[in-house]
Amino acid sequence: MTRVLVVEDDPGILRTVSDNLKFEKYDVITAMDGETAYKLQQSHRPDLIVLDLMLPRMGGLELCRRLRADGDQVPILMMTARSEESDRVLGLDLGADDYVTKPFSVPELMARIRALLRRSSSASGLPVMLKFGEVEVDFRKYVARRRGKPIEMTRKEFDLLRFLASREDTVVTRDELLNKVWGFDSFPVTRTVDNHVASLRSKIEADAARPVYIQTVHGVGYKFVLQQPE
Amino acid sequence: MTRVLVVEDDPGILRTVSDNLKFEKYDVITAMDGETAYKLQQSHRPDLIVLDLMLPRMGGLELCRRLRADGDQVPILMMTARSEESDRVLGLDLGADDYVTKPFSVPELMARIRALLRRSSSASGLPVMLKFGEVEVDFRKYVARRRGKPIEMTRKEFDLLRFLASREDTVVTRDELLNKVWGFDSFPVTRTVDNHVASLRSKIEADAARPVYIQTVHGVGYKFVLQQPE
DNA sequence: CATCGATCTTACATTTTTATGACATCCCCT
DNA sequence: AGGGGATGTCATAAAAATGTAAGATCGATG
Repeated sequence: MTRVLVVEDDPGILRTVSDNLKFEKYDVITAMDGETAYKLQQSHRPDLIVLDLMLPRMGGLELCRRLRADGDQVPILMMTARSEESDRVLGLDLGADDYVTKPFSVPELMARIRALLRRSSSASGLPVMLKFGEVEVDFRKYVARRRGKPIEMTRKEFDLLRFLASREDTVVTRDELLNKVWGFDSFPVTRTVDNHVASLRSKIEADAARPVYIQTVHGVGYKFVLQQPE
Repeated sequence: MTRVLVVEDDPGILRTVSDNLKFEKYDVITAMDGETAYKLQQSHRPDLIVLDLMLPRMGGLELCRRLRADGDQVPILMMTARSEESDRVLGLDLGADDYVTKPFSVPELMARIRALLRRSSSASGLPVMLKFGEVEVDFRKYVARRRGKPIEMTRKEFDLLRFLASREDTVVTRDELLNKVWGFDSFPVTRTVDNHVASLRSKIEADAARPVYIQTVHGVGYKFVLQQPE
């Protein structure tokens, strides 16, 4: 079920939006200030955030900035008043994906939400299948093979590989990996990531000492590369 | 399209500046006095204001003060004559973001405008990508190339280059670099900066002994220059 | 409640990066 | 032109980050 986080301090609008979302069979969670929203985002990992820009505690723009700084790619739909035009522009720069202007029509809001979800699930979502070198991975069946021969991989290794692959070519920090792959409630040491990377490498790389697909970027993190630069 | 408001009472300079901005694909609007500028600001909401300090009707300083009093955060670039140094200082106090001294070079003006827009639009002001000469740097991938050939750069070098580039055309002191690139809690000797600059130069400059992009400003610090003055 | 596999932690080895100081060179001022 | 401070260059020591392996812990399962 698709989960949507609605962040809005006006109880009336909050009610309207969430009722309509529930009617459309979304799983709705709500927050009335930025701090709470940030925590809910970490703990419940919604598929989309509907965000009012004017909020107590932590403003919408700040929340937006913070999520993107974490490397969080969750689609964000801003709700702004007509007078907050400059905030809207700034919001888009800070990584929001779309906006509606208050007062908005409910059908319009729903249409935009559908559009954003469609965009995110296909374009920036996690891969379902992955091929590189002699290795082939199916993330739905949790099956991996090298030259047709099955590779024993653990759940965490699948998740880790999948997330790294979804960010192909860009460096991901250990902290971000802990957030995204491990989740909110368990906080292992960052060195744990290194160990999982090591064991993943031993399974998918031809030579684990000279990794080709999962590269270390010293001082920053790891990155998955498919296409080798000539 | 990025909109720039140019406020200048000298028709010659006004013409020069706006023509160059238009050539760079900015949407340009102009005013020749402070009153008009203030109204245009309200009605057209430009992304940046280029402001001459000496103006009829309402002076540049007064305009500056009034905008900030309105809570307007639009970036303001002042143009001042060399003799108006006290005004320049006052202008920065009143909320202007940067200045150029008349007579100024057009590339310098353009560089500062770019830098200001970048700083105001993206949260951190740090560039995500950089191209100069034969070198291309991607700060998300942590990859640098010269004519397509990878350059091995350390994290500090990436960070240093990135920060210098974010302040394009303006001199940055060693102390500021230590603060911003190294962090406020660790304090190596300022000479350490020189060493990192040197090694960065050896990697990105065609001739490290005659640096073009990272220039030394004797007795002050370093500055990154993208556009070479003709 | 014992067992097994997965996961996490810790410790140690190795690699890479960073900081420092000595010396050479340059620049600006007189 | 000469002197003093600032900067460039280089080698090396120190620190930090990463790789690796072994053991501890957790949790599901029979």
